[in-house]
Amino acid sequence: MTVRKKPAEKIKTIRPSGKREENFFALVFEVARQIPKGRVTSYGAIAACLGTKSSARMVGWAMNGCHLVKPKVPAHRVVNRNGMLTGKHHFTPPGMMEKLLKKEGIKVKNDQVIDFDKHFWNPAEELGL
DNA sequence: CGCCTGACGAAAC
DNA sequence: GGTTTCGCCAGGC
Repeated sequence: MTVRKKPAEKIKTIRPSGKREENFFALVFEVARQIPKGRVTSYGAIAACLGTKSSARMVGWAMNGCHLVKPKVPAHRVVNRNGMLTGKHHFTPPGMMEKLLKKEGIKVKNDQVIDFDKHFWNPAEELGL
């Protein structure tokens, strides 16, 4: 997919004065929760949606507290740009990530999502940004 | 206060 | 076209 829009303007509404408050985490979790079942997205996509596309690492790093958040965050639906389950080692059982994905209809082979582009869920697009 | 690390991504080789 | 390096930004030590 291609970068068609620049959510920077919308982000400005969410992030007044470009302040990097911990709200960034909340936003990441918020977007991650919006991922529909049977769909997957990438850290970079979420980052781009938030406006910090250059900091995809921050998104992934933010997921470190995904299990600490009250509403469950489907972190298993978030993979890297390559469609690889790089964060599976961070799950309670390492293999639970692909297990959940498979249960939702996502085919996973060797820690990699099959037809990643087909199951890809663009936050910026689906959220109306 | 400075250096290292990290669930990524894109450019360079 | 696969592998390696650099860049990003925030947190931990």
